[in-house]
Amino acid sequence: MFNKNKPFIDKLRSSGLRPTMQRVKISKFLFGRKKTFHFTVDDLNKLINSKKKGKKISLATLYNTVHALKSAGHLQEFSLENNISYYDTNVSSHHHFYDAGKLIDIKKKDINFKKLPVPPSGKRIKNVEVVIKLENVK
Amino acid sequence: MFNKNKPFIDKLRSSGLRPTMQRVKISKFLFGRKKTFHFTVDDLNKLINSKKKGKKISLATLYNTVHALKSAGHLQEFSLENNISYYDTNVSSHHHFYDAGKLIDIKKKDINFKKLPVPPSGKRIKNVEVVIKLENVK
DNA sequence: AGCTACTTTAGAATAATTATAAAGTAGTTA
DNA sequence: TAACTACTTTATAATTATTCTAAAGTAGCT
Repeated sequence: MFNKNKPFIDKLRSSGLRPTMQRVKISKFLFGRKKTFHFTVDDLNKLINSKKKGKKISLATLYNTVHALKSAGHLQEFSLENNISYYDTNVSSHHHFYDAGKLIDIKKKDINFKKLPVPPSGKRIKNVEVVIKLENVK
Repeated sequence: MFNKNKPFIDKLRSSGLRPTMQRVKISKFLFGRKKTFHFTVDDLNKLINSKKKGKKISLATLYNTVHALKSAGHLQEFSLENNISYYDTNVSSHHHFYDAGKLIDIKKKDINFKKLPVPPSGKRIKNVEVVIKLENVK
């Protein structure tokens, strides 16, 4: 019999994470969508626990799971000017537009450098992150 | 008679900020140096209030003053992966290397783009921030 | 069916930051 | 100079995001 949760269970298992009810539900919510998703733990809490019915997932578990998924390489974390952690389900190298607290992905190929600085000696570039802040025209 | 504090008092006055003892002391500390300075409010607190003698500046005042200086355009704020606000005395457009919690300025001219994405309609680019994360070679 | 290590959870703890409100001070005006 | 008023500083409490703790629950063996 076909199980809708199989891909998420597999994803968790292959990362050494036990597929608990909570983790499967969170994974389905995060990864079972077409477009990449940007969120904070607070967003996730509101979205996952908004339904009147059904058991709620505790905030501690949301933090635990998000951290576990990040460590497993399924989420990318970054921080913007408001000192909150944002997570992105798109873990490939890419960049962002940032406007009024919201993020929009920019494909890596849409930004190219003509010139990059040489890192200090003994160091090398781990990654390059570009954030393009937007404002309203006029 | 020559007053060492005059430039800082002028800087504050010209931004509509009363040159109080605390603000002058903080301004002198931040802006009276050759190289640009990167710090957190916690850093500032430790550095400004480390002397055994002399009156200490309260943490609330450090926050107030840093915010006022930021609003006046004398400091640039940004946030990195640890959800703490960092401030930079270099307010001209430029970029950063980030390594082990420390920042190094990159001159604007040392990064050039061959290609930048088109912003969504109704929006325009306010600024572009590049952070190059470093790691140790080998 | 029972064991054991891993998970979840409520709640306490922590850390950075902001808010409150009383005492102090700069700049003005008389 | 004295008095006034709006702006500042400060100790303290409050808030917010996050992490920690330890007890109860569960997955995956055996």
